[in-house]
Amino acid sequence: MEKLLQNFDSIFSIDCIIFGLNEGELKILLIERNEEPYKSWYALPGNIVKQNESIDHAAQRILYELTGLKGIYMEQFHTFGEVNRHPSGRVITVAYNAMIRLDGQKELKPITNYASKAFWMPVKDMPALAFDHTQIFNKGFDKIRSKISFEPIAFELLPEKFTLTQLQNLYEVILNKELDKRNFRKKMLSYDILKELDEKQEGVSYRAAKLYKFDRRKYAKFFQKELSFGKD
Amino acid sequence: MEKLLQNFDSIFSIDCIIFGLNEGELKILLIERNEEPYKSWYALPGNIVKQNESIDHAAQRILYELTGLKGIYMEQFHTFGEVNRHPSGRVITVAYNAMIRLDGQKELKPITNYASKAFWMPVKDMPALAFDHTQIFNKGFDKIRSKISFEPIAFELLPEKFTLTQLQNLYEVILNKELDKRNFRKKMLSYDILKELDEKQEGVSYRAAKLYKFDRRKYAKFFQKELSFGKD
DNA sequence: AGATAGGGTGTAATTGTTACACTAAGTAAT
DNA sequence: ATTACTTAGTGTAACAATTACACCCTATCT
Repeated sequence: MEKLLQNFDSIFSIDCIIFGLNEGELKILLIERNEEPYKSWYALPGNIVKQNESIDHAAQRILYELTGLKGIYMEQFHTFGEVNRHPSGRVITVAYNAMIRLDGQKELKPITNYASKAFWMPVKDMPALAFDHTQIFNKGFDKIRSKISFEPIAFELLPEKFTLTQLQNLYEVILNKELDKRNFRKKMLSYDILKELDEKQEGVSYRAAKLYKFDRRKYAKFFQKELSFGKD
Repeated sequence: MEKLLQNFDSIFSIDCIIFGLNEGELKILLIERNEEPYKSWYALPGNIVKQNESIDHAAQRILYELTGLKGIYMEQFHTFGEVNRHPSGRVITVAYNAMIRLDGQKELKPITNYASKAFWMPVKDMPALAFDHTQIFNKGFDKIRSKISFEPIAFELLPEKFTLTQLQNLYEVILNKELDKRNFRKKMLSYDILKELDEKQEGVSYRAAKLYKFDRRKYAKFFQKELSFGKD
């Protein structure tokens, strides 16, 4: 290890972009920082990776400590390693993202006091963020947007039972464009990953829509999307 | 910075997966290590990121120092952060990949003596590699394979002027399946990113094929491939 | 009973994908 | 010069996917 020690002068961190959907509005999870630098600025939940934990594990721990959310499956999407991205020293950060369901009204409560609070911020109102977090967010949003175009991951954001209109609205919010109702339904249903339920919406003051569930068993085929030139 | 210092106990490295094509065979660039651990094992070109360089810059420098190759555009594809991936300590590595053209017979010559040599290894003969490099390679190969299915990046590997058959063979090697000649040509040409040249192959003992060039100006549209549901 | 608001449905035109087989052109050997 | 050899180069019909587009249905509220 001696040879390596001379380079012990940079730190690793994790930053998390967590998407949630609330009343049809796409939001992301932010914290308010309670420490310098950027004290009292808004930032992505993020912190330093410990020596004896994998980065995937660190992502889980850090998200939990800053927001109280546990067991969220996140995926690494990019590592940011510019020299001056952190004002106090060299910090390379691995960015993770995830989409989560906001059903049981998960409470947000920082466990450490590194954050003074954690809260959902509508994506369309994103304020300036600490460090280079705006840039990280933009890249993460791009990734989600292109991912949703190839894999139907949007279900992660919806409640367990949802209507096709809710699903379509979600696609429209993420892709930022209007979709044709009939074509959307035709295509979604053709994927054969939705289970139609014997239930309808309740509590709406108009004709209630059918509810659907995402069927995980039928999901596998979406991982073989490739250009092909005939003859599989 | 004081607060951060307590976590100064992990190192960053870069590992590079460089694909090249030689006589129709897909190869990757390996080094033979000249230092412990794993002395005299084969490994991906990789080393430690310095304090004052960005990771993108580090990737360039490290590739140059270990192989003599300069100015190769590489793209980060994944960061590996398991605790025990390196036997001498905590090393998190950012993996980059690239496809390069092996025309002018670029010479491979390590600049540092951290590597005793650098050489091209056919992908189909990959030996066991040092550290977790086999795993890194596999992930990198998967990425390239899926990327080539959406974006016509394969040109990077071919000489400037190439025939459609060479291009098809390359696709077949990477995707590991046979493609239909007529459909392949129809589709490739429909992308309208190839410029047909007034030249033919030379030195072949059969009918010479037309040569084509990749037209970078027409390449942009490949970056808007998304599912859509009608009405753009 | 009527107004309101969103739910739900089909089709025709167009485009893209697939499967499939022969002739053309150049080289090499005799 | 003829022949054999090797790869280049081409079209079409069946099928699947995508697109554009508009009206009636149903529940609730007044």
